[in-house]
Amino acid sequence: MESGRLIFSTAGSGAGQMLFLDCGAGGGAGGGAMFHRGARPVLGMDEGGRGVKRPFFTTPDELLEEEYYDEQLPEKKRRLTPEQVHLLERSFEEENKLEPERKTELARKLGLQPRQVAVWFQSRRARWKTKQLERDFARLKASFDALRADHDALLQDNNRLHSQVMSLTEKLQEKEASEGSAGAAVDASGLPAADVKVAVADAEEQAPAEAVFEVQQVKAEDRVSTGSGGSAVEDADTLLGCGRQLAAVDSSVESYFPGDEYHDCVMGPMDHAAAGIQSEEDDGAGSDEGCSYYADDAGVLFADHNHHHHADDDEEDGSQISWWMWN
DNA sequence: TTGTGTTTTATTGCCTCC
DNA sequence: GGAGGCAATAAAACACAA
Repeated sequence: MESGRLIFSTAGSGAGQMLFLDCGAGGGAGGGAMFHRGARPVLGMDEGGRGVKRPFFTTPDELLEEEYYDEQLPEKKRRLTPEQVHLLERSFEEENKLEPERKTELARKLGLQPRQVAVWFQSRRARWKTKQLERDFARLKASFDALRADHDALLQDNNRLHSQVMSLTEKLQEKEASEGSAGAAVDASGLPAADVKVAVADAEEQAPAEAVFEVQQVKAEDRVSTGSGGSAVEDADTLLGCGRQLAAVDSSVESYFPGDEYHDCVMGPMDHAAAGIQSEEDDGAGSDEGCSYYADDAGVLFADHNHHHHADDDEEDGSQISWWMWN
């Protein structure tokens, strides 16, 4: 299709700028009139399509040579040469934002329009962001998986302790039934029951729940295995203590994983193709069903949920990853 | 060769900052 | 209000399998 083509010369910043209005094919946002915000060039295209490389505009002067355009009428967008991309990449590594001076300088070096350099940086930032999001997702998923494994182990432990309590309770009841209420108020350790209670109370104050539970568990086991008599009151106290500790374990577990709520956050494999994710390397936002996350300017990732917050400094690339568990 | 998926370049509209 | 950034989108260029 023959395109009606208007060529404007503008007095834009930096290099002399040409503006093409390709009024022919295409439409919508991407195709058709290829100009934007003032000066916007459309570059010469290699007619042969892939493989045939033609040099870009090398100097601003060339841009203004009418012969140049007669020779290679710009119609479509064309890719940058590997050399141009290489230089742009190096520049991007130094700083991913583009100040006007640097843009002009790069454009001059590469024989591109400053706008092209800006566009390239923009899309490069987008790719970097996508890649970073992928990495953040992978780290979050790893953290989540590890935490879930911990949770499962805790639950197993919890179940095991429950079984022990049940078993001990049964044995205690049997014992009480056989001995009646004549048992002496002396613990298996040989200490008076009152002393044992004080010791357990002290331990509760000072020791972690699991340690306290172990003390109580050992005492209960001692009593059963040695067959020494303890009063029903003491045993009940001890079991009560066990129960409290179990409750504590329960509640701590629940505070991490209330029911199955964490399943709201679907952290399965991401369909990158469907999500339009490309393979590259930020600062971005993303969301999943029921679990959205986003990053602030410092690269800290947030989950949009009620959360426990943990922050990990990532020494590998310096980015900081934070993750949450849902309450 | 052709159909299809991916990547790259470019446009548009909106937003923020100065 | 202008400049610049970003998300969404279009379309060309490219890659690759059938």
